[in-house]
Amino acid sequence: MSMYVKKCPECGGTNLAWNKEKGEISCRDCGLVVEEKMVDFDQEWREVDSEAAARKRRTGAPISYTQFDQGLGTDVGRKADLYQLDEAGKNKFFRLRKWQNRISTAIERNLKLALAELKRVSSYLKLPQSVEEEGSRIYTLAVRKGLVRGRSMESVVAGALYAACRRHDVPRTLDELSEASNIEKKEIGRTYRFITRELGITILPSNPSDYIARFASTLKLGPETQSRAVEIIEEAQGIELTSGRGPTGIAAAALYVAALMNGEKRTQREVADVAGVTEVTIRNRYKELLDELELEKEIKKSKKKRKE
DNA sequence: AAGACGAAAGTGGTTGA
DNA sequence: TCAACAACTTTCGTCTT
Repeated sequence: MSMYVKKCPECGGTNLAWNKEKGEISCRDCGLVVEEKMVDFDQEWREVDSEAAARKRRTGAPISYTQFDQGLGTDVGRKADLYQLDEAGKNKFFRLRKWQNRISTAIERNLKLALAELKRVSSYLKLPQSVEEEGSRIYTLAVRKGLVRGRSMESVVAGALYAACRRHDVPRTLDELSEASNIEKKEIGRTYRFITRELGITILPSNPSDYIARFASTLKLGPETQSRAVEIIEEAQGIELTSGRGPTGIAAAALYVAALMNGEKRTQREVADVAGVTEVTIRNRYKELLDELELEKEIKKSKKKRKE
């Protein structure tokens, strides 16, 4: 595709692997996901920063962003109206045409604005081109079907992007979308469900493994831990430990266990923050994993190993 | 002192009558 | 349409390292 990286920014190696399914480029030398690595640098401070901000926000007055008003501003509309008035006036034909023009230009204008917003959010999240295009497509369909009425343009954009991510197996959490678009998580979920239902887009529940590379990379966990985590998830799926559970929680727990076993321990809180779940959820999944899979021995083994 | 653990109560979404 | 239900969160006290 159009975007691809030649050198790994981490180790400078050129041994890069392009995983089409996941839309990721990973480096075979250092094991890190190159594209995601770049995301991390951006996101790391942003997430910390915005999480702190989000916490403040919960107790204080919401910070208002001018963007909202900009999106709904009407000053652009006048020009078009004036132009139309000059030439109209004479007969009904022109009136009709004017009316029609207005609608189509309204849609066009909305699209232009919305797609710009979509692009902004998408680049903030460093999403692959293919996902951005899919998002645009979904949004365009939604506008044509008049699904934006009664909803803010931004929330539909966020919903469309969220759906696009899921379809391409490059899932982002609702929290991440929420942070990038300044739309409430609830709202995004709502519009996401609404537009996918209305447009008849079917989306399979996302696979926990799809989150591993990204989470692991922002936690700076090595490739062995990553693949161990994926193995754990697969084992868990084999005995139906995963159905009905939130995929991010499972991914987080698997990663937590894998890190323990590889002597790269991270606290539950660290993992929880990255995955956008609580420690409690990690504990619950973690406990289930320990109960059903035979992981205790391995953990103890690696503990012993560490002491030496 | 920080992390891990688990109980209890609350939230929002899904499901089935 | 509403009530029961499961998953997850929040909060908080206690145990462990």
